[in-house]
Amino acid sequence: MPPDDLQVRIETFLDRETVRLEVLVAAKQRVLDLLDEKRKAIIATAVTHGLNPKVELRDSDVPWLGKIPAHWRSTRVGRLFRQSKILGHPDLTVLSVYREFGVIERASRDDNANRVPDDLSKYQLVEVGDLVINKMKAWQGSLGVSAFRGITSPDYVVFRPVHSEEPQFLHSMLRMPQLTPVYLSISNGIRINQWRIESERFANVEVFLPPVDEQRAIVQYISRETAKLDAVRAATERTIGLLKERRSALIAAAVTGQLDVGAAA
DNA sequence: CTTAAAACACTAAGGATCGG
DNA sequence: CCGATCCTTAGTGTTTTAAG
Repeated sequence: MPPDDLQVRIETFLDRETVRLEVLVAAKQRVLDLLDEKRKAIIATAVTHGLNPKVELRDSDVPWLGKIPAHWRSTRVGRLFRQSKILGHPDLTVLSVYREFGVIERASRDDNANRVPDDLSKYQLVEVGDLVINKMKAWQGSLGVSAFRGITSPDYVVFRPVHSEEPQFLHSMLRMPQLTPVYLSISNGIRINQWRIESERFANVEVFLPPVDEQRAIVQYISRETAKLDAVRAATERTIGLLKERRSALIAAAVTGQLDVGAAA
């Protein structure tokens, strides 16, 4: 076989294979996007309609929400939480609020470039179950019910529970993507990326709650279903890794003359 | 004298702190 | 209070430099 011909065959094979692998990777990326959507949809449906698809519905009179189960009761955030500002605990763990995770220990991430002040005496006490809001990012859904005791930025709002509801239910419900336009509408500022939410208007936001045992069942359901989705996500990410590895290996083999086109083609 | 690659510069996003 | 500013990273845009 003339060398030129071999060269052409190698290039053709390589082109076809790399394109094929890229298409597979793109398809798997799409699967990841769909998994995200599915996750959001499962949570949103569960916290607005519960687990029984045949439950009797009634109109919530809230435009973005539509119909809700007839036996869910209406309340306002301000009836579930009372704002709290307790300072003077500089030795506790510093907490942060992320859109993606809710309330987490600040030290658990290294992507927060803000420097922590030397003097933490102005940081606010957060107890387990407190609702913590990043005022400037609330319109993006940056809030959550804390699973930690610690302290957080003076520019946040800490709400202490005055309810006996299921904290995890409130957490998932208040972080619903459908609520972010509502939070946006009660925020003010000149530059949108630092619009601050008005905590009084936040307290006035209407929400709907099922009985506590139903809240618990919903929380368990969400936790079970998202665990399944996480497993699929992990497997999909592994597959993407392998496909990318295979693509690199093919190119490397072609460059070093190790590619056996005769057998492959 | 184009054209391609490299280098540098600027912007946006996310998460905040600082200071009048 | 709330606008100004900070820090980092990722992505995009623009200017230099090098190559054909």
